[in-house]
Amino acid sequence: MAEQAGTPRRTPLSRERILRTAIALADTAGIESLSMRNLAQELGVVPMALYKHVANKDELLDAMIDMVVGEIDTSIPDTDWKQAIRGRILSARSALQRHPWAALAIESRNMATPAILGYLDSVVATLRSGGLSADLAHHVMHAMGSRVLGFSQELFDTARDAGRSGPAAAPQPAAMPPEVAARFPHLAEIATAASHDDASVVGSGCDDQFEFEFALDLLLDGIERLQQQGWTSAHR
Amino acid sequence: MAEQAGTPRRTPLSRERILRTAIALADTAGIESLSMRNLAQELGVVPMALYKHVANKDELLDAMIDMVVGEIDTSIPDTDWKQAIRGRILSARSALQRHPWAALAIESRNMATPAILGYLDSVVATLRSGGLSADLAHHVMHAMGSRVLGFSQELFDTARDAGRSGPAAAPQPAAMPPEVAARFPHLAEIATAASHDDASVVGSGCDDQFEFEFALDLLLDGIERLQQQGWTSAHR
DNA sequence: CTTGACAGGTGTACGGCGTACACCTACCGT
DNA sequence: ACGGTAGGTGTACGCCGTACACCTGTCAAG
Repeated sequence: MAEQAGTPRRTPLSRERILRTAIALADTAGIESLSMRNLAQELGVVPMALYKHVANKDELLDAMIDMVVGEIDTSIPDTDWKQAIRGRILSARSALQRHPWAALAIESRNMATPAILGYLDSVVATLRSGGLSADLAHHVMHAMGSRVLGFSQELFDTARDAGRSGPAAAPQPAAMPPEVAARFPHLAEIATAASHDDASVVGSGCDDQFEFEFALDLLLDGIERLQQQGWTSAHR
Repeated sequence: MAEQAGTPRRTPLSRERILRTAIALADTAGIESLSMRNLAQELGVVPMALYKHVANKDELLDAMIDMVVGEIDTSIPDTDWKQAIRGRILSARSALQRHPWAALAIESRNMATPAILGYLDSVVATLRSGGLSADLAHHVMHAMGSRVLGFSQELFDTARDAGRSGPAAAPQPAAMPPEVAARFPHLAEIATAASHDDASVVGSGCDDQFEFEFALDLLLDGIERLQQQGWTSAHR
């Protein structure tokens, strides 16, 4: 229908389309190659055209973040608070894994898009309705830190670089070159420790999902214990 | 001595001097205003001069990170592992607080300067000598994540923006504007919860140091419990 | 049917960035 | 005396974000 050959007239550009293209670009090519010029080209449009729909690059990034945060499943199961929180956080994690650039982007912002605030608020609500005091809930949010948004926060982050065009993006830097292992013997020791009896692990060795849940449960169990023994700020 | 007036000939530039100036600049003006051109000017030198001492900006950043990590006190007290780790991490935290740009810089790097590896290795060594299995030590390192480097990782990060020239850098955004509080009632509730009986807190209300130690102890206590009950990877 | 406002895409230009590359110059060991 | 070399300089390129003036198609009011 319509659309003669003369002027190809792409679908007419809109904030929505810009955001989706930007996210797709960041997902596949890495956040560092998301420039206004790049993005415009992807949309078949001149760079300045974007500014009719977003204020500037920072606002664009904020909007992208909000869209990712919006992917987090916050449907509330009526189990106990611990399971509810656990589920929410694991959902957050999977959203952030679909968009590896998002974690760093969120941290770089001084803070708090409305979507993030809304999500945090819902988490706090769950804690409170689970019987935690406002005080304890406060400390818990700090303790969870960005983990509540699903950040693996690993330091040795395997995902981060993301991108690559091909489907196989090099499985891993492969264990550890021996001269490095020699200089850091204890790291070398534990690097191989966890993969010993587990078949699901292929690369240099650790199951990110397991590690994430290990830490998460460590925190959740500790929190539950505090709650059960009626924690108050009797410290300091 | 020497140094006539004709050519002011600043102290002759060196990798050391570049690094120190770069760190000072990042500390006081913020990492985003550390450019090669800026830094060169600060040193009274033309930008390209820097490249005789550092390979490029990335290498410069890595070296800056290494210098900050080098500030972490790793002297080993012969108390138990838990106290040793605790002390190390709190020292890391104070180093990172002196250089607010460092946390983000470290996370942006795909990973691991030698100094960081060395530090991590020493932490693992302490865990192992405290009797933790290699396996458990591995998971513990993941669970601690970047907290082992003293990251507050707060999400609502009060420090980050850093810089400012004057001594008073605005104490805090002041609690929460009421229309925001209305939209996020649970956040509003806990935002004020923790400051109730504590005089040491002035701003909008939380004692970062306390929160950090709260989370740290939650993790350490949980780990100790696992160790005491002889944890093995009997999960999954 | 004319008109004029306005939303949305365009073109040009500016200042800043990292850094490649050719150069110059002062010093040093032979 | 001299050639090499370490270290500072100058110019230039291609990228970035974006200010600002401009054009063009659409549509409502006269």
